Amino acid sequence: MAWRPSSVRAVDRPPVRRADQTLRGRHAEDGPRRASDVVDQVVVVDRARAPYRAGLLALREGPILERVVRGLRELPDVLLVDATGLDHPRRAGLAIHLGAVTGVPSVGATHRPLVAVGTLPAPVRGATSPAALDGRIVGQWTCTKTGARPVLAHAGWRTDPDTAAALVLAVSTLAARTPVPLQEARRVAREARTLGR
DNA sequence: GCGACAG
DNA sequence: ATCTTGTCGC
Repeated sequence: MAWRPSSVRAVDRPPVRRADQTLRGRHAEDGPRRASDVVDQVVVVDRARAPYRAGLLALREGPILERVVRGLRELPDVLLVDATGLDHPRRAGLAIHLGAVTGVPSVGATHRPLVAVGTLPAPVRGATSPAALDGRIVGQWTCTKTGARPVLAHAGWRTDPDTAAALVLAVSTLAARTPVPLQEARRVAREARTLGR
């Protein structure tokens, strides 16, 4: 899904018919635009080529996600990925791969680190604390909702830990811990899977 | 050898 | 991710 600091949209959800399809939401007509509204949407239906293995997530989901990004009418300013960035054995998490391949800056957001280490900040919305790897800060634990466990915002392609934390916080609401774009992407993907059965 | 190990 | 279990709030 493509999100911009200012745009609006009601999203259409085309029916899924068979595997290996690229589906997209209809683009919105002009109208009042507000922050965090969906301006475009793409769903790629296909089967994963590789099994899940920690450290090799890009091998499993990278190719499909790349097709999703390339399916957008125009490239977004930044990609928010449910994956790590520099927090990886080879400093090459899926968020780094997707950004590098598409040329779009990226930020990662996960429940826990892959190899980085850091102490959790207080559970107060906006609070952050660094997660490091080899003495280098690769992400920021970020509390998006008071009382909830912080989310790890990862530096991705051409972004740094602070930018990652700022983005994750900016696209989160007082009501949910998970950043809105990821909630929405999951909802749409889950619906596509259901309709496909 | 066994558990860990983004999703 | 998905599943199961436990806890909290409406």
